[in-house]
Amino acid sequence: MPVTLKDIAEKVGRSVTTVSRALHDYDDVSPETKELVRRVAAEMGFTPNIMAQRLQKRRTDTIGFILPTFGPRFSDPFFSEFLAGVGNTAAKLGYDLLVSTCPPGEQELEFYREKVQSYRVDGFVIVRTRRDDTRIKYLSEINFPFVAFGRTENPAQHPYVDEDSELGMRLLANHLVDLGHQKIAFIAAPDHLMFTHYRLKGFREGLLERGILLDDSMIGIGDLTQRGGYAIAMELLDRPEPPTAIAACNDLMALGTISAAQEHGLVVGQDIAITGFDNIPLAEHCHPPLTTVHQPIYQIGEMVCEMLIKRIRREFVDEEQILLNPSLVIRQSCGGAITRR
Amino acid sequence: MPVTLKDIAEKVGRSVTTVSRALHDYDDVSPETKELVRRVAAEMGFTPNIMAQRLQKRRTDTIGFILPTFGPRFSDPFFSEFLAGVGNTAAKLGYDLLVSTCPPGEQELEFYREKVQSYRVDGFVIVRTRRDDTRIKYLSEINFPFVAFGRTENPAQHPYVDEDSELGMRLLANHLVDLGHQKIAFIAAPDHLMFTHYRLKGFREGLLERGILLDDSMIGIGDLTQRGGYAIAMELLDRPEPPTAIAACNDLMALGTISAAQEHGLVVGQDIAITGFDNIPLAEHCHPPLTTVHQPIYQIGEMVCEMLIKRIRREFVDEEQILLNPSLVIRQSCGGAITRR
DNA sequence: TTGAAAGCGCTAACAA
DNA sequence: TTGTTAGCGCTTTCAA
Repeated sequence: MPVTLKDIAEKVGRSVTTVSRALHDYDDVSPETKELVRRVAAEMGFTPNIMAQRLQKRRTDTIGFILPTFGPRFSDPFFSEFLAGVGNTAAKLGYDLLVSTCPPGEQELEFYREKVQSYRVDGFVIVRTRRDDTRIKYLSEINFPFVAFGRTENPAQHPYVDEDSELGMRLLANHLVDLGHQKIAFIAAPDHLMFTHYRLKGFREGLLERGILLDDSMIGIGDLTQRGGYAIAMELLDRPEPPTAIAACNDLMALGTISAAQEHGLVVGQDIAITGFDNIPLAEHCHPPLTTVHQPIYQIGEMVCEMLIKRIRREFVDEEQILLNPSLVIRQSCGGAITRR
Repeated sequence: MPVTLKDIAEKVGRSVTTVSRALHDYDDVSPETKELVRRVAAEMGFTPNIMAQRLQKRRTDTIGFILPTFGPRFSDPFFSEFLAGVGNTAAKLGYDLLVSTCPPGEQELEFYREKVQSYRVDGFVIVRTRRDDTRIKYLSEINFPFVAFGRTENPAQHPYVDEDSELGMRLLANHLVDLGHQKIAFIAAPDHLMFTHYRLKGFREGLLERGILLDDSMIGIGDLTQRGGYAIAMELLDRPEPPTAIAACNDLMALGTISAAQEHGLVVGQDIAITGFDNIPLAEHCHPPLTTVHQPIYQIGEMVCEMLIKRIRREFVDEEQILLNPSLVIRQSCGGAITRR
């Protein structure tokens, strides 16, 4: 039997209205009444009924986060870290976080639409943006608050936080060439994902800056998992002229690549250079430690969430499109300069 | 401007009640009216206001999941996989999933209490149970629905799904001794976590069954992260008489242990045996692949969620305490039989 | 400084 | 088969 405003009102002999106002510290309530109401409320263990508040206020104080998962064996550390950043910030600012999962595809938009129309959330966090992103298109059209981790190619501007991974990859490509590599492979992911697009682009440009043309046959398309990276790396290394360096467009695939190389009897960082992107915790502790590009995923989660809540509250947001500078993390997996094999 | 029942009612010239009933397919509404109401509702793009429904029904159709995180750099693959299992099942059964994060400690219970009292969720999913678990104690006391992944030592019975990791570890210990190991170390985690407790217990028993006493000085206490496993393994391997086998109580720490061993110039699976627990996706693809005990984390997520929703709905649950049988996954990290080093 | 009344959008008991 | 009425718990005019 939950305690309601009415219960308190009866107890203190005041109206529900007064109790409500006292609890909200309105200044047209006498100090004595306030004091009394508060004490009794505390004694009775009153907590406001959120649903009633929400119905009345017509907002939910909830933000939505729909994980674009594939398959059940889903365990990208990227997501948990990002989720923690978003979740903690949401809680700090008094918002609930509604999480669900939906594979990209037909029904995805239906998921969003349903949450919007039934007043389930006040805004969305979007991750893994795509070059042509229907989620963003839809939310922009209906003018529903959202902030994305990542950019898109949709013409309309939208708020986002992103890392300049094109630059990150360019630096990485430079670095590999500077170490003496010529036969270089790249493990990409489906090109419709914006971040892969940027990373491949940056990598290509980075090589070009050093006079090397990225051979299309040296580009594999992975699925961002370790297993995927492994499979592609195996194929690359089985070729008559295998690469001396493999850059994967995320850490997980780079880890798979390390396994593949080791299975080929190669000493990673010596016989072959391998790099990733993200700098997940694992990257530091694998063997050899992985050269990669750092992304402050937790902080990006915080920023995205904070920006979203500001938009929901129609507060001023000084920067709606934040592009972070990447930083290279050079570890042993790419070794020192190589002498031609 | 959202469409409400009232709007539809006006349009079709019926009362709000009738519209509501038509939409819910009550059988005291004429087929014609039903047909009409439904068509108009669809045309107008009606979606019921969830908050109103929830206020009226006095339930939230939402389940809560509070991640017991430590620190920002939180990326245990365990959680994302479990989350996916819970999330998908919840969605399938028409429930929202409210996720938040809170480090174990003082304020944790406050978190739960607040969500309970303000009617935010209908039930909780609990993970990482502790020997003496205040969350479970609290929820049991107030008789609030929850299902735990893991058991506790609290005297009161509660519903859970768990894997018999004591048995799993016993089998693993047997296996290691059968391979010829004598100097065996164990990397545990804080003993107040129920699962570590079971795993250490099982390991100890498993050795004993083969006539080996687990030396207390050979037990390290880690923090379940890769980095933690690494640090402890380094210390173990630096000793004058290092172990020939190290069992970690989860995969992440085992991965750290592999790194440590490799840094000591040991060939894992040959010079030293290393085992984990969980069988996270990474375990299969590290180098060498990790011997471990499988836990069907995604499926456990599904089961826990399903059981919870049944309890919330007061449906019959045939088994309230499910203990799954573990299965050993033998891979290369523990090698074949060793000859004494 | 306080209270009465209305209403957020929906469901349900009861009456017609 | 349909409508009237009441109410979920809260906030917010407006009047006293």
